[in-house]
Amino acid sequence: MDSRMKTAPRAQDVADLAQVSQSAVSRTFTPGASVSEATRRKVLAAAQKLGYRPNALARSLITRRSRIVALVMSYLENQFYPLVIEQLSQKLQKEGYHVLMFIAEVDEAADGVLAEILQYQVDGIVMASAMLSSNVARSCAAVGVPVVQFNRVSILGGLARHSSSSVTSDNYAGGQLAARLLVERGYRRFAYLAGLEDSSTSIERERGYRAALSEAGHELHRREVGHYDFDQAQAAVRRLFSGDAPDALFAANDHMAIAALDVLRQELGARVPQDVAVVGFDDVPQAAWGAYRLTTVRQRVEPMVDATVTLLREQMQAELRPRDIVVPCDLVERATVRPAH
Amino acid sequence: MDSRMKTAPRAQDVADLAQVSQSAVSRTFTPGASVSEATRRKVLAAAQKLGYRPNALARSLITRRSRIVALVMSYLENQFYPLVIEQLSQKLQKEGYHVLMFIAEVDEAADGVLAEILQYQVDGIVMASAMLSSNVARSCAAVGVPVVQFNRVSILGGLARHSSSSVTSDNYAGGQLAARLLVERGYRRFAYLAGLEDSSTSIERERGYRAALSEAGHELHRREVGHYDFDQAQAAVRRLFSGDAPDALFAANDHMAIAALDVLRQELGARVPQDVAVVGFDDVPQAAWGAYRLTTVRQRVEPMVDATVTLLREQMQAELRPRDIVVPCDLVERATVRPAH
DNA sequence: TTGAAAGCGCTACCAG
DNA sequence: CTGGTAGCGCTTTCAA
Repeated sequence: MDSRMKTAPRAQDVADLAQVSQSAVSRTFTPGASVSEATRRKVLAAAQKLGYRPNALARSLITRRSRIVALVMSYLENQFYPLVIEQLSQKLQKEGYHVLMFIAEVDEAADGVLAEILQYQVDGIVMASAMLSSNVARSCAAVGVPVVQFNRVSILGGLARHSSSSVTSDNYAGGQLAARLLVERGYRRFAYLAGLEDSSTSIERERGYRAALSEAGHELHRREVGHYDFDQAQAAVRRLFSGDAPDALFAANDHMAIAALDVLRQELGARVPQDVAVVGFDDVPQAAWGAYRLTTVRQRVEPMVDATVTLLREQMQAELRPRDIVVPCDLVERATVRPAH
Repeated sequence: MDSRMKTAPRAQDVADLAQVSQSAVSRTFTPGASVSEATRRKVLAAAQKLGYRPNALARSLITRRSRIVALVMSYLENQFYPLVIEQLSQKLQKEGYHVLMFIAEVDEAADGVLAEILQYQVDGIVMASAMLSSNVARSCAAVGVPVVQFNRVSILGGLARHSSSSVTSDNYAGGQLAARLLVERGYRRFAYLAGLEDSSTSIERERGYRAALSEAGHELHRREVGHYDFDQAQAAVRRLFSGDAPDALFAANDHMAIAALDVLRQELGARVPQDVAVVGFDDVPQAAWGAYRLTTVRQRVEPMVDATVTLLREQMQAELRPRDIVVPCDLVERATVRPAH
């Protein structure tokens, strides 16, 4: 076994060994190029022998396509996002793309991350992080890099609105589902545990919740903000249930709903769902765990990821205009809301 | 606002505008290169105006360093791995590297993934997946790409052993910790819930567990395999507790320990920790959740990630020899093992 | 310190 | 179908 190795073999090395031109080697590794079967075999044999792999970077330099998609995320503690990483990576891999990960602190300057992303000549960007200033979308549009916002839409109008696509659940309808279920099951004092005040998901879920409540002749009794964080959500729940306590809680995501369940049961001694109901949003795997059995509004990861890949492809290949896709969500009933009758 | 844009500005465009040579532009963006302050300012001003960003791909072509590290993972459902992605990405970003994600199905052919990885001229590879044949480590060594195995060591001897580094917890010691705790607290019929039969983590944890049991004059009462999967772990627990049931269970990770708790409490009506003890491994965030309060052996993600970055750097920059780093783990006592006395 | 020139490994365009 | 040639955007000699 030869353990010395200076540089990886190049197309020219393969060409020399196979007694063909370097162009022939290139064609052999370019799907759809015209090479005779004989040449192709010679090249493949030589390539195999040398352990040749085309240099994707050199290829990208000339094709102007890196086949790299940037994925920008922040807090992975919410299990929803790892599922997204997993599925998105896999689906893009199948289409010959690869995912370059960027973790952005929630409060991090978006522009720094963006600069790094653009240096790598990515073909597209998926933003699943809470960041994204108007600058970001605009900068990307300016260099012609498609952006898909995942699970969030821009809160800006005009410019940013039209420079990037988005994939979201029907958060408004999801909020309505939660409200209607709680009303129907006889709860009367409704609380909302918000995520981040400026996140579109939390805002839309709350709007739908309030609208359906109001349609049924009810109103929001109390609300607090949990910042999509476990500890902060628990603190918010303590505030929510001090004094004039609600009997139904809709949390902006499962992560916070689970945090709430722990406080309600273990600190406040409340019985769920008899004394108080809890509804979450996402349907992460943990929501199904035996100790929680959380009733929740499901976001379907797979169609959302499919939509993301579709939007990316549209804009990377066909240069279609950005658009927004809304994926329906549905109710998963478990054990944190009392059954009918 | 000009919405037309053909190609991103190149160094030559900046040079033209700044009235300097293209070389000067390159030097301005190369840390440590010699440029006069006057030139530097002119270049930066022009670059700013044009929105110029150096093309990382072109740079990599010549420097032969892509500053990309491949991260190979499989099942992200175990919350331990998302934490690794998050921390590793962040730490590498701080050192100017970026993470290219590869999701490998457990049963996927390793060589296909590897080929894709190598095309991107990555500077290093972190393997946190269960895959990795002997071929993989060897292929990487052959092209001079450093490999760090995260949370697993090669089960092979010789060749593969010396062609890649590894970072692991002290799994053997962790298994001992679990056994000693259980023995000390008066449990007597010990069971082990294995992960995958051929995973080094599960094997080492079991070895340590058995060794400490045996030192204390006990032996393993029963064992089953849960394949690190929630449902399979639950099925295994049902088998484990049918017939001559154990009174203490050590699971190869928290994910399975939590699955076990659900079955024990809700299906079998067992009281934990009075009737039966459960100890996990990892200390994922969910282990601390109020409904579980799992006693577990903690793997410290941060030192493990730090060690990974160190090993990567050693081999990428200094071409040092591969080596193995073992990170100590410790016991986190919560509520699934009865207290002393 | 600076600019000119030579390529990094590859694809894409030629003419044959 | 094939081989030669130009050049993607950049870093890095080398002389000046």
